[in-house]
Amino acid sequence: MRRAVGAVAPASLRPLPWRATRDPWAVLVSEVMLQQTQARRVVAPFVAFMARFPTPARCAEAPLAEVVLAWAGLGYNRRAAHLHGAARSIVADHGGVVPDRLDDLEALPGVGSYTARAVLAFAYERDVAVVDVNVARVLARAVVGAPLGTVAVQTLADALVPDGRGWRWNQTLMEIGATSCTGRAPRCADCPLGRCCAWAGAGRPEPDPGRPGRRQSPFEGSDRQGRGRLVSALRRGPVPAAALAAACGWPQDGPRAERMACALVADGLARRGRTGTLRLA
DNA sequence: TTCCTGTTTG
DNA sequence: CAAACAGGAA
Repeated sequence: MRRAVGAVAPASLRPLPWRATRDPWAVLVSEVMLQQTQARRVVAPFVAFMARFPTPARCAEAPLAEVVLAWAGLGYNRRAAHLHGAARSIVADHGGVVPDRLDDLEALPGVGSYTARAVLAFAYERDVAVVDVNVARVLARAVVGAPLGTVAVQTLADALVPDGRGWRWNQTLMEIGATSCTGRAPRCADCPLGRCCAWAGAGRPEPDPGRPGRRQSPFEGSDRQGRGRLVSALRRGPVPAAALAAACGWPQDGPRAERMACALVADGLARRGRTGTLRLA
């Protein structure tokens, strides 16, 4: 079932196994794996996974445990479960064929905008833009010289895909983002874009448009920071009720610390003693 | 918007 | 070693 169209990867692209196939199932599997791990680490598990589950049907008929087993070394086992669910949906709802429409793909568990477009571009060779954070960064630096919102990036990226050469275009953009145009410490000297890049051409002025403007979530003072501190304290031993606020790092905010304690209990991570002392469950 | 989660990195 | 990362889900 696997076709080997274009089995030889173009010279400027690293010869990764998923670049030597247009089998949509193989592409889907590789993209889900690549969501969480760098290409180098994905190669071996990908080859083994495809040998064990060469089609959606073979994956769907296997128990989830087998799929998780084949996922060893990749982490994020929840995504293995999503892929298994996707395989079952492909068999149940699409005759065992990976769908080739954006909305059908996005309806599969674990498949969002990025992965859906990757399947369309890399398996079905459709001229859609595949936008991950790396591509967004390359476009922000090279084309615009300014940060771009999610919608603006997708619109721009779609407009740039050259007719009939979407596969190569998308692969190349992602390759540049992974090798030269990295998030931190971009290696402009080695970049094939050279002086075509708006940002490099302007002398790499600050702020770097490729650096995400919005931090992940302000960690300082967040619930997560307090929760982390509280769990750390609990690892060292039980925390009396009177010490909760200090343990969270909010000595002046007892109610907030109390909410964190309740959250930990609700999550099954901790339990309260008779006097309100909190300890690990 | 926020959370998830193993790996990478500064 | 804490924090950033990265798509997807809730």
